[in-house]
Amino acid sequence: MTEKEKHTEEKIAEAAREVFIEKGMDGARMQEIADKAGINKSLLHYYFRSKEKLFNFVLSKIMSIIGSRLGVIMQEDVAIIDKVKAFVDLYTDLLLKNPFLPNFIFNEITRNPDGLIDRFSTANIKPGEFIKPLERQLKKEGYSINPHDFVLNLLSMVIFPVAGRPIIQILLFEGDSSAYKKYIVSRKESIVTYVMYALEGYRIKQ
Amino acid sequence: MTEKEKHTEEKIAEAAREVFIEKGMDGARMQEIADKAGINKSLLHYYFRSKEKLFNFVLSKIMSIIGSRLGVIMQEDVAIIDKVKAFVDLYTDLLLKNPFLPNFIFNEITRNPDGLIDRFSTANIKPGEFIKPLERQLKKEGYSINPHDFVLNLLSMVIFPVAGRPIIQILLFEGDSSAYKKYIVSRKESIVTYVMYALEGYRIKQ
DNA sequence: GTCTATATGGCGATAGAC
DNA sequence: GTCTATCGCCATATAGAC
Repeated sequence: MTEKEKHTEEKIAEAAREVFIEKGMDGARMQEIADKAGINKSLLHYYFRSKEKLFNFVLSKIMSIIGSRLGVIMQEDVAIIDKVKAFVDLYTDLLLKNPFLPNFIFNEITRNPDGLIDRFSTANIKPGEFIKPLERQLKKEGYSINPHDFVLNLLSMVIFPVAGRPIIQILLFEGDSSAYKKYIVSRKESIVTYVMYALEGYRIKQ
Repeated sequence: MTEKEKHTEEKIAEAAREVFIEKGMDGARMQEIADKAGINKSLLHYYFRSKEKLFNFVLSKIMSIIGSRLGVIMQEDVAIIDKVKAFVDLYTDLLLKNPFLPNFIFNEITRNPDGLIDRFSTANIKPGEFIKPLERQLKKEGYSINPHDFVLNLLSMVIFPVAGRPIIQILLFEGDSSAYKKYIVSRKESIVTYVMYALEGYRIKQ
């Protein structure tokens, strides 16, 4: 029964995704994944030969989803500040729903960067391909900023405050969870404003 | 011999620091720490009763060092943009020397945030204490920006590009390590410029 | 395909000699 | 304080019945 296979495989993948993201490769336990998927531990090995293979499957899938979303936004034919706005909105929501995600990705990739290039190609992400169109657009709209700076500063301001939630929540909000969340949502606007103001400084005088 | 004790204890702490930062709590092996310290595995347990205690010792010490550096900068009596410059310089260098650091801190704290408040007090960091002076200074210099935004955006832009090195190095520099490093150093200036331009937008018109 | 039972290895921790 | 030897546990992985 291919139907049933598909069902079980998906349940495993979903459970594995949750556990791996929360606990990391080393911290995750096959038993916990099996429990969460409502199946037996040895079935994991039946579907995915080893923990490592299961992990790679999960990580590649996640990166693929994230990458494709980014691609869609960058290719739209709108002003740069509207791309910024779309990006901030989309990723803030994504990160609020998956607070462990950035840490997980960074962590696992940092500790095992060897397979990264393969992962990108598996996930259909072409490094460097989006930077040149961005550079053209910035120039066309009259901003002399280095596109690398532009991209990284934006990514940083969106991702970092969510990735570092526990620290930031205590350091800036005395541990108040709802105050933190409210603030992160408010950043959807304030980041766009901040970027807009910064861009003003880079405007080429005519 | 207290001299010898100190010596061994420090060797252990140093080795543990390196291994924990690189591998994380779960990934680290007591054997590897012992090897790196040039001693026997059971000596680890003689000095620090368990892996967990050793880990806590290491993490608290790291946070203490980082926190105190930040405190010094914030308290200096200079213009806000000069504080930004000092912060960017100091932490860029620190992070280039310890690229695994931010990931390590985020990761371990995210996965076990319970002891964080204790850790801050052990490390002599007083959450929230630096935000009010900063708010006053921003207002005094005529900038109407939310101090939380100001701090977080700065932290983000400094830390994120180093924390996410493997991804960024491939995504933006086609894996070229020296191009990446050169770029990170160049950010010492470009971040300050970016912040300065952004602040201009927040200047209260007189 | 799915289960139970078990093999296999590795790791943290301890005992005990020196 | 430092070592060798070893315990006991737990996690991944496999064998084999159904």
